[in-house]
Amino acid sequence: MNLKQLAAHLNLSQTTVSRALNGYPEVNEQTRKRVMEAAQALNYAPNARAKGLATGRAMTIGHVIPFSHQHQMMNPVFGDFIAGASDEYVKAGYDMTLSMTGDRDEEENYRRLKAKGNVDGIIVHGPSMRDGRIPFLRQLGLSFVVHGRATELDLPYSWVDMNNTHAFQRATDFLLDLGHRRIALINGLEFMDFAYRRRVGFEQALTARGTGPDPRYMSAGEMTESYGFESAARMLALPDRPTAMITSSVIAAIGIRRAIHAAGLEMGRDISVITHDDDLSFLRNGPDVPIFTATRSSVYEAGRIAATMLLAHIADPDLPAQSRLLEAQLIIGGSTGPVPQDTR
Amino acid sequence: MNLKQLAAHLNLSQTTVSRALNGYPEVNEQTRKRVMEAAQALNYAPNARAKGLATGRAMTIGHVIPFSHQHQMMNPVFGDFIAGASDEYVKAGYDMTLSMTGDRDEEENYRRLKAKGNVDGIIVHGPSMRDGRIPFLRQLGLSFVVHGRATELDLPYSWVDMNNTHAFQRATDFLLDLGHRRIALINGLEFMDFAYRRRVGFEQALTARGTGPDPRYMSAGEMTESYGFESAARMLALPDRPTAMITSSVIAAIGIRRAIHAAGLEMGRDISVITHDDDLSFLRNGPDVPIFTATRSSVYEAGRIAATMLLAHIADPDLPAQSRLLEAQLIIGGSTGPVPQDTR
DNA sequence: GGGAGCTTCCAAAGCGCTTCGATATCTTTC
DNA sequence: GAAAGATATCGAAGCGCTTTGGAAGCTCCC
Repeated sequence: MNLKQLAAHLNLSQTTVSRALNGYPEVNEQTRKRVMEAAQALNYAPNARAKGLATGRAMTIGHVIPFSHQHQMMNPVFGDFIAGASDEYVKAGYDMTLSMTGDRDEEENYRRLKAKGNVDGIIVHGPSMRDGRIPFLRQLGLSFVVHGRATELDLPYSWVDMNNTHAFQRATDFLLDLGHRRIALINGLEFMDFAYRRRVGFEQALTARGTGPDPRYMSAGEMTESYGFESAARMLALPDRPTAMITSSVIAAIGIRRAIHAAGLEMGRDISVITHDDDLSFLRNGPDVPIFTATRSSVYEAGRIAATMLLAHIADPDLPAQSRLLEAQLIIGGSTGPVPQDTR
Repeated sequence: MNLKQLAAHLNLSQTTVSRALNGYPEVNEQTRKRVMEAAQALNYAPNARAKGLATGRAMTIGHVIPFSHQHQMMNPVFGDFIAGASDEYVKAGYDMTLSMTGDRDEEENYRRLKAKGNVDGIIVHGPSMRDGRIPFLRQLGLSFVVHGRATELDLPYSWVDMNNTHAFQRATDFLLDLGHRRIALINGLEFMDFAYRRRVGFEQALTARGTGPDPRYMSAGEMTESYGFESAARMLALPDRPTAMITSSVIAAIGIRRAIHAAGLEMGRDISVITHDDDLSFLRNGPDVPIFTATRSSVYEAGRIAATMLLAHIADPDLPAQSRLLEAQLIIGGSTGPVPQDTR
């Protein structure tokens, strides 16, 4: 069923039917109603490609997600982000396409995406500190919003990010207030912007109290359970082991918890742990009482905000770059406590 | 840059340029080369919408993923599945679109997808035992492949699934061989086909040894960490607590591990645990030595297979329904051991 | 009663591509 | 050397939609 057939069926011209369906004013309300009903009954939906060709708008948003084939690693945050974004797309009548991109030929990927014309805008995931995609996309003239930021770039562009620095500063301060002095940071890969910023927040808090960060208590790696375990195990084996640890994801925190148990210690009593919690749907930090004390910021929500921002930019390309900095909550769970007396 | 401009630039007709680019034989190799180079240099890529309109093929595959807004739950398996599928799509020049669908208006969603014509086929995720989508899609005449199966449906359709029944049967047998008799099943929601089949495998193994399944040792729910924790904690509090537990996901297994520790017991010694492991990239079951004894089947691989199958179906719609049953490996990790003497 | 001003509808062009059918040029064959 | 075949190219139609620029039919008012 296409427009032509529908029009013939209704004894109307394609023009009128099209206008009726798209809400143009110059069509009699009664005919519009008739058209709408017929469309419904005959199960008509305009062909998206034809529509796109005619209007020049694809009505779809692209998500380009970096998938390292080297590490075969898919960021678990991604699913929830997309779920949030999707909610907004659906409301606005947009579709969503995904493309995984290897570490190579990133730019080519974006260029083709634009040339093929099947997206009106894209969301950039997982920016590094000096992410080459951002200047490239600006120059390409494709609307985009970054989930995260690129610290070293001084260009206007739109982004949605959580305040990583502040969150980790607060987390560190919280531990310092509890009397901890030997605080470890088990961070993500630090060429990733979010991880870099978290380290900065961590270091600032320590420095402000006259405690320099100790490299033995710091590690950076891909946020897996075993990474958390190994980093923590190594640090716990030190003669002056840390009394508290901060980490970047719940998954790593779970590994840390395992290492703490394996060392015969108890989390929250012997060793305090704070994690960042992206509030992932399949990895809730406890049902009501949180397991881990955490800095929490919903990545689902970030997805919604980024989508809304991008749609606004597409609607009005002259809009100046927007940004939104989300503050993480510091929620207290069972994984933190005062520094144990004997190790003070 | 469009075809017309490119053709003008080359002093050729659109026809010839189009044919050169699409590998038709009736064009001089020298001109083809010239065209290819110009396209490369001028950064030309055919407009996907126009191409789709002309050919009637969208060159994109749709993934419809059920997102329960009620539970706000996104299946973590999804990311890796898609990464696998995407690998195949890229090779074949296909794009991928995602649509999340609420619990309502599923059918409407598929119908529109078809009517709008922006997919050539779809992958159906998370089938329930009597999934209404399957007969509906068949009748709709849209190519599709199901990730999983619908036990109660007796229709030909294409699917890729792992042998859930057999995997859980083997896992149960393995525990029985170790002397365990009180074995618990901490399963997913059992209207989901995979969970139902796993229960069947579990029960079959028990029955074969003359041990009927005990409802006190069985639970079904959404596979979260806290669900694993609570189910396990409840069972461990029983006067005759289970000596072993089988569960459907690593995330739940982590919760079970926590419950075991909380009860002052040790996993692998006091309580054995086997989990199913989807081999998710961000949730590896230990780097080399697996933490959990597990039935393992890569969902990334399932994605690749499903994609290949769907592409074959699209290429030749007359192909009969295909299917592929993947056997899970049973890998031995540190979470299982012989039944403790005192509880035998 | 006849333009002015609305309202309501339509014909046709155009979006960027593929592809059918035709044409022009060059070889081959008897 | 003309017919036949092979090779390389082109013109134009058509995919299903939107949208511009009318046009037809009304009402209205002097």
